[in-house]
Amino acid sequence: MSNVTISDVARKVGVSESTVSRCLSGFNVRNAEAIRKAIKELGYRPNLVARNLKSGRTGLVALIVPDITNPFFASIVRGAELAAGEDYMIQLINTGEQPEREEWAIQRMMGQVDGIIYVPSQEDSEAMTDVTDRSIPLVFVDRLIKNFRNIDSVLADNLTGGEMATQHLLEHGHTKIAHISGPLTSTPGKERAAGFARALKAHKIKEDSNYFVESDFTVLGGYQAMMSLLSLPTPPTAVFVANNQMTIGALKALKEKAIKTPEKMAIIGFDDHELTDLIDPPLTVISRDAHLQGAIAMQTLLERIKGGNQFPPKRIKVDVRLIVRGSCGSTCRHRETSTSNANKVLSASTRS
Amino acid sequence: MSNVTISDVARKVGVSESTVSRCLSGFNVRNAEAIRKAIKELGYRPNLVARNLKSGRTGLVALIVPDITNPFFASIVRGAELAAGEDYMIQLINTGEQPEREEWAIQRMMGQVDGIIYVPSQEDSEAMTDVTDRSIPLVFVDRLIKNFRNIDSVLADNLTGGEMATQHLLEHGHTKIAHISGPLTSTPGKERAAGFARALKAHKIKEDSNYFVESDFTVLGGYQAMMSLLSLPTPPTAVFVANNQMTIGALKALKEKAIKTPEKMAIIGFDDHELTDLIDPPLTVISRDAHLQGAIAMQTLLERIKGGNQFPPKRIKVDVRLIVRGSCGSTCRHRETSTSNANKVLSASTRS
DNA sequence: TTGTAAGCGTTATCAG
DNA sequence: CTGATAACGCTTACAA
Repeated sequence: MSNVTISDVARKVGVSESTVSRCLSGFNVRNAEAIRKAIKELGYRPNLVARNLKSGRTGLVALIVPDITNPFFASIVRGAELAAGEDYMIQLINTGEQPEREEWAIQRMMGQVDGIIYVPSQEDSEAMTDVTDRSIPLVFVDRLIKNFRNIDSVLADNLTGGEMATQHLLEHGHTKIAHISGPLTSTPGKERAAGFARALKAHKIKEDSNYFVESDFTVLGGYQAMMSLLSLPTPPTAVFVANNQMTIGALKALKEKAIKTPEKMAIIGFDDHELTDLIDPPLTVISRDAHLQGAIAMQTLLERIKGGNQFPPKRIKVDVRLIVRGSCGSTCRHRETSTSNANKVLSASTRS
Repeated sequence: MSNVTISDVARKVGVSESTVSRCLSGFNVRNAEAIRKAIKELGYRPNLVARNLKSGRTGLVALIVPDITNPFFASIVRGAELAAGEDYMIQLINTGEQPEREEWAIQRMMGQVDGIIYVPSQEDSEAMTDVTDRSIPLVFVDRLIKNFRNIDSVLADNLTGGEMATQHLLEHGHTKIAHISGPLTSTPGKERAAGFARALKAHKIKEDSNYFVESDFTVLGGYQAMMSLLSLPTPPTAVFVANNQMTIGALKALKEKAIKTPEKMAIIGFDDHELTDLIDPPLTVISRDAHLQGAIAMQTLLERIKGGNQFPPKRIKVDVRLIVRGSCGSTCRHRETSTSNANKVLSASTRS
């Protein structure tokens, strides 16, 4: 905490506080040189808190995510930070998917930050009533809350993703296909499951409720889900796992039971990782540009902070793509397909 | 930004601002009920910035790390956040290992936060002159800056870690052992390399400069380093890689060249990951409790914020341990060893 | 217990 | 261009 204030500088130079302030803001003042010298000598540093009180902005954006330890969210955060540039700093909060913690975070952030980027755990959360009341800028990333349909969101094309994943397994001749899904109360959990169902339907395969396990997006959850699938009288021959963490758990279960992939069990995950290339066999996944998703979210938030409600709510969906490796079996027609070619272009990913 | 202030509430109830303020602080006031009601109706939320200006504290702690995308740093951050509880929020900054960015971050944080937890990229950085000048609480994690020997730090026992890793390779009969090191200008880079050298020396093996590649802690760096080792006339038969990212790169190189592990090349990494279990073969690593390291750092910082300079600088080292999997060859005497048994106990990990 | 008033450090306004 | 003065929203002596 810097205890030397602007008035110390002013006194030392023999000018008024306003002059020093103006000098700092880049205006032409008479004793500019002397002032700069005094600032250095005294080690003066403007108190940003005071400045913020005056200006009404904090230069802070809250990023509320389930778990920064999940590389996917880490990438979101990184992307958002880069998009923020030097104007806004990131205030990070991990919620551990706990709604109470989310509510607490939202409450605490209001009035402390200029905007919030939020990954809610539940679509029906009530955590945010206050947020819209005070109309503090907010953007949902990756997931959203149902009752707030008029708020900006930057999701992935989960429906297509789930469909592509399942389709990929179907193309390898599987018919006994299971889905380890995330919580159906969450956006990606619900949408990816819907994609799964849609692909099955398109191939006239009727859903077997035994082959649908709703889990919780955690490693342990994925492990348990796979274990329960393996203990079925007739286990599936292929499984689509709805996120990266559960996929790790599922793979651990397969390894523990010494089930050969893809021979005895084909597996496709959602979200990529630097290491998925190196596991045995390399993991086939549906992926997307998390960095980009975070960047778009930040960009949208900043527009909202600047422009207020000048423009209607944005509902952006980032493209997903299939990355074929070894975990679903050998060669396939396509190596890598995407829902569109313009994945890297910010504007091109905007829909609806 | 909440535009309804404490005076709006006061006016509505017909009391003074101070009364409302006191009510908020938990004091007994006459119209407490009416005040609470008015607060709810108006949707009043205290402006924390104003509060901070008065109190001189921000409730913010800056966490300056190279890259949150590296799961190791993510764990550090998570551990720190948990240790902070509800009193302090985390302000996150990624530096990308760029000293200029670190300097900028430090400058910007001062006067905006109550303390800083910092992972500097270089031991000889000048980024922090101002920090000590103003005596804003600071704690180094994982790495430190040389010229600031009287500042708290929470490192890992890198020397022992490097030694254990190398020792482990030696015990498998290797003599042509290489080290892909981090930058020798960074604390862990230097110390792990020192551990490597010490273990070789203890076994009377003289260092071959061809077998020592200084890299940069990145995936690409690790890849290139391994490639260069493989192109040697007589490549090493084992390699100790100094961090997780470079290990991924090194493994990619091995895979690309179809070099069998551990038969043709044994490999041991530094820092564990949920997926290292699943790669082929499972990766043997030196590991430590990053969560704990972050937690200790935060705890130390908070003590410093509260207690000022009541106590001498702490230099804490967290224990490392060897996790034996398959990448260094078959069975070995020990499955898991640690530099001490009390790794989980905060106080027990404190040294010097 | 309550209200009044001063002040946290800065910047914006306004007259000079 | 400059300097006094008034805010920004809140807390806290101080006096009642």
